[in-house]
Amino acid sequence: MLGEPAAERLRHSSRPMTLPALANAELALMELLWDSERLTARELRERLYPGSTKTQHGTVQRLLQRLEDKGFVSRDRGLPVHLFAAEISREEYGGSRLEELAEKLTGGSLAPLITHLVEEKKISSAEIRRLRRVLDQLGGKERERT
Amino acid sequence: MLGEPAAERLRHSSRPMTLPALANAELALMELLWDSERLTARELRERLYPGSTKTQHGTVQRLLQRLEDKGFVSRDRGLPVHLFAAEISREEYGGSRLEELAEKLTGGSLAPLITHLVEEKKISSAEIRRLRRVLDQLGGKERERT
DNA sequence: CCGAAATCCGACATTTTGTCGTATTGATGC
DNA sequence: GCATCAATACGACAAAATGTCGGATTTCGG
Repeated sequence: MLGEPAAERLRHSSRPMTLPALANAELALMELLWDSERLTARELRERLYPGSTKTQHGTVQRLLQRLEDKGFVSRDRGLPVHLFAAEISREEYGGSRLEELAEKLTGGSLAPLITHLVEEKKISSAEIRRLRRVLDQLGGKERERT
Repeated sequence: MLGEPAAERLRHSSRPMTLPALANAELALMELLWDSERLTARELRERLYPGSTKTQHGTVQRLLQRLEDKGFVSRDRGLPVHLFAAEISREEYGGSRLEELAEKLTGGSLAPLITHLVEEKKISSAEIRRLRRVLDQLGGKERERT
């Protein structure tokens, strides 16, 4: 009944468009796929619902379908029993999440957040070394001036 | 009707317990508070809903109350018109989000995700330099061996 | 005591998730 | 060809989280 609800205007969306966030059950499925390369719905069900009755077959199928719609999972329809595989890697997903976070909060830069974590000692020195190594090896090609 | 739904078992929760994720409208409020130090509900309403009618006053109050419950906002009840201020800083919130992400996805380390972003050129060289500087200055106290 | 403006808070509409259950499809053995 | 069994497709629903209203209540200045 008026112009533009607040939630909308806030949607920092657009641009390269990052991957959508996944909910718990969806992430649980992805976790399994990330570990196993490719699995059948049955295998997924057994891992996801240990003492499973047949009813959760549908649940798993549903989740898989939604993940497929979102582009996170691909299925091989070659056989009657489909084989599912992760289409988006753990790093792609996490990286995307990282980008969106930086985008929304700090103008796209992770530096302010990392700085905070280091200052608050939320990052171990081992992790700091690991990060520095990553930056040196991969991003260090261009000379640092000054 | 059976043991443990999947969504539950998946909850990687626990440990230091990070801050909860905020939704769009809530984040919009925080954004304003992060920029202005302290504001009245009226000021917030005017900024959040430009051509606002009186009805959204309630909306803003509601959002503020929920944020207060979550510990993100504090209110000064001294005056009849309360003054609201962010209790959690932008960096705290973002850092927490970062931690939870790493926790859930990569055993607590951001390195794999940063690596991916660098490899995919999702991080500019300027940002890389910025990050390296952050790590060198703050976390570089201990000698790197080898 | 009145009126204006704020706060408090129940209620709803929507959206997103997680879960079921049923209908349909397909291959297989006989 | 057909019964059978498992898998897939998908509508439906309950629950939870969000965003938004509105009205009841409180408070302050006259």
